[in-house]
Amino acid sequence: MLTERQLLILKVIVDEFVETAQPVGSRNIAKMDQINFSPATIRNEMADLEDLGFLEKVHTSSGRSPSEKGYRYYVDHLMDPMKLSKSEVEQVTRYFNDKMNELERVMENSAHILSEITQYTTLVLGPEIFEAKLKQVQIVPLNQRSAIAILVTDTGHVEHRSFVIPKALDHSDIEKSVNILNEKLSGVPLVYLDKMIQHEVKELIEKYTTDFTRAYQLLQEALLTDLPTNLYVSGKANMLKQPEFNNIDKARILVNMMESEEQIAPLLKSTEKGTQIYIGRENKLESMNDLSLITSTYSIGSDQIGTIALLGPTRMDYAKAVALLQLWSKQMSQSLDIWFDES
Amino acid sequence: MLTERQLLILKVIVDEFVETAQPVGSRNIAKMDQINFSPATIRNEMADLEDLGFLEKVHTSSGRSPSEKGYRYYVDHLMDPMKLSKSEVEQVTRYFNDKMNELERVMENSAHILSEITQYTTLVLGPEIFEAKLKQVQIVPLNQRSAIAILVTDTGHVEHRSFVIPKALDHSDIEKSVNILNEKLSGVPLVYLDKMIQHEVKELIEKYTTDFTRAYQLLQEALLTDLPTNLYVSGKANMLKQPEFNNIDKARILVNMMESEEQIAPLLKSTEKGTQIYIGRENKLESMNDLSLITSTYSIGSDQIGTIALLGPTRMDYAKAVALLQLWSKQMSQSLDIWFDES
DNA sequence: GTTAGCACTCGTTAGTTTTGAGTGCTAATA
DNA sequence: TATTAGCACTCAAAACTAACGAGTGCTAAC
Repeated sequence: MLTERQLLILKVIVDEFVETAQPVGSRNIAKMDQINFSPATIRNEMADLEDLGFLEKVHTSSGRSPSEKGYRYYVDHLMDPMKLSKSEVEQVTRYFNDKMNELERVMENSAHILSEITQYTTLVLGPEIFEAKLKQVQIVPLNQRSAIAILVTDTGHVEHRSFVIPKALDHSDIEKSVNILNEKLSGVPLVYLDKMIQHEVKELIEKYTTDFTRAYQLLQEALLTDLPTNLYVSGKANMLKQPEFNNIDKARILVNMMESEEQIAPLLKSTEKGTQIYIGRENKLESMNDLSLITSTYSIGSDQIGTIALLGPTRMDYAKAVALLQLWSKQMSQSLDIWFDES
Repeated sequence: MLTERQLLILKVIVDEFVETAQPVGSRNIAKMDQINFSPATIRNEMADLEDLGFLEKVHTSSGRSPSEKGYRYYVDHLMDPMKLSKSEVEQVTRYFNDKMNELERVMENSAHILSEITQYTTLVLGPEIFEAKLKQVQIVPLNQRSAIAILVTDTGHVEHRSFVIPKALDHSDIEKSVNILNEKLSGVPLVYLDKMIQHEVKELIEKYTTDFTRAYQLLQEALLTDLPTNLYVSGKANMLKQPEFNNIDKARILVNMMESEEQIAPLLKSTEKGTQIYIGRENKLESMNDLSLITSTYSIGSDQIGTIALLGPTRMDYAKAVALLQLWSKQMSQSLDIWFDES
C-alpha cells in the first residue's frame, strides 16, 4: 500500500519531529543525506500521507507532524531497533551486578536511573503481592496496649500494621494464634489467606483463644485490609522539561495526573505480558491522551510479577524507550531468578 | 514607630493581597468599611510604609503589595488569631478520634487532609527514628540464599532490609546472633546500636559464631545503613493552582524542588520547637525564596519527635495555616501520648 | 492634617504590519 | 509518466502602535 518512498518520508518525519518537537517542512527533509528528491516531490508524498491519516498539519501552511496513526505505524514497522550507548547499558546493568539489595530499593533506584537516562517519567509496579505466598507472621508487642503485626511474603515483601490490643484479648492468646497461623498458613498465597483462616484455622484458634471473633477481626484489620500497591514513580519533573508542557494548563493537568497514583497503578496492572506501547488516545486514561506509555513486564520464572513503564509525550523516542525497558526487564528477571532460586 | 493608621493600612493590604493576589490600590482601600479617610491620605501613608520597607510596588503606577518585612510584621503583630470553621476542626479532629492506625498511615492521611483544607502543600516529618529505641530484631529466611532482617522500634517504626546469606555463615549462627542482639540491645536507642554491638555484644557473638567480622558486617548493612527519613508530602499539585505559578518557569522550579525530598527533609529536621514561620528569603533553601514555610512540632511526652509543615506562596493565609497546624500538632501529641503510654 | 484635583506612568489589550516558513498547484523538464 | 522549478497563497509569530485604565505623586485648597 505505502511505497518505499512514502515509508522513508514517514520515518524521517517521525525521527525529525521526535527530536525537534517542530513540524517538519519539505525543504528540510530534502536537505537530508538519505533524501534525493526535491521538496516538491516530498510535498506531494506528504499530501498523500496526510490523506491516509499518517500525518497532520496544525494549519494550512505549517509543516507536518506524525498523527497517532503515524506513530503507530512507525513503532510497528519503521522504528530502528535502538542501539543503546555503552554508557547507558553500563548504567542499567552495573546496578544489577551489585549485590542484590532489597527488592523495594531496587525498584526505587531503577525508576530513578531510567528517568535520568530518558528524561521521561518512570513507573515501576512491584510484584503483585496478592500472588505472593505468606512466609511468616510476627506480632511484636510495643507496650500493654499496642502491638505491631508484621507479615513477610516469599517474595521478600514486608507489610506491617500497628493495632491496639483490646482488653478482652490476652497476650498469650495472640501468641498462640500467631503460632497456629504460621504453622498452618505458611506458603499460602495471600489471596487465599482470608478463606484459609475461616475454614482451616478457625477451629484451632477457637480452641486456644477465649474470643475468636475479636481475634479474627483483629487479624483481618492487621493483615488483610488495604494492602497497598507497590508503585514507584520517578522523574515526574522531567516531563515538564518537554516543550509540549510549556502551556501552563497542560502542565497543571499533567502534575495532577501524576499526583494520583491510584489512577496510574491499575493501568500498569492491566498490561499484557511483554512490551506494550500505548500511544495518545490508545491510553485508557483521558488525562494521558497526549502522552504515550510503554510498558514491559518482568517476572520470576514463569509467573508474571511486575511491570515497568516509561511515560512520555506522544513525541517520545520510542526506540530508545523500548530498548531500555527491555534491557531492564531482562536484567531484573534474571536477578530475581537468581535471588529467589529455591535450590 | 508606626501609627495606628499605618498599622491598619498595612493589615488591610496584607489581608487583601493574600485574598486577591493583586497589588492593592488606594481607591480600593478607601472603599472598605473599616476605612474612613480618602485615597489621597492612604497614598501618603502607603508611601511612608514603602519607605519603611513594609510595602513594595512592582512598577511606578501599580498598587502596593506587602514586602517580606511587611509579612513578617503582619505575622508578628497584626494577624488575627484565626477561628477555624467548625467543619475544618471537624475534619482534623474526627480523624484522631478514630481508633489509632499505624503511625505511618496517620501521617500520610494527615498530610492529605491538611493540604485539602488549605490548598497548600503539606509536609509531615515522622518521628526521628534515631532517637527511637530498639524493640526487637527479627530475621526471616526466605530461602537458602536470602533472608530479611526486620527491626522494630518502640515508636512502632518498622525497618526491613533483605540480604544475601554468605555461604560461610550458618543459619544457626544468624539465629544465635539475633537472640543475643535482642537480649542485649532491646531498649537501646538506635544511634547507640553501632557502639553497643562493637563493645558489649562483640564477645558474645564471637563465642557463638564462626566468623564475627562477616556477621557484624552483615548486621551493619542490614540494619544500620541509610535509615530513610519518614517524610510525607501531599498536595504538591495544589501549589500550582496558586496564581504566582502561572509562569511556567516558576512552576518548573517549584515542581523540581518538591521532587527532591532529600532537600526538604533536613529543613524540617532543623526546625525549633513550637510553631515557626519562615517567610520568603528567610528560608534556607534558595528554591524556596518566594515561598513561605510554617512548621509546627509534635511530640511524645517531653521528647520532640516530629514536625508538620505547610508550604505555600509567601502570599499565604498565615493565620489559617498556623491555626490548623497547631490544632493538628496538639491532637497528634495527645494521641501519641495515649498510644505510647507505657502504663 | 486631610483631601480634591490633575498630570503622569506603565502594564494590558487590541489592532496592524511585516516576515518567513511552509504549502498547493501548474507548467516545464527528463 | 514521474519529477521538479516556479510562484501565488496562507498563516503564525513577531514587532509595532494606539487607546485604556488603574494606579501614583504632587500641589493647592479646605
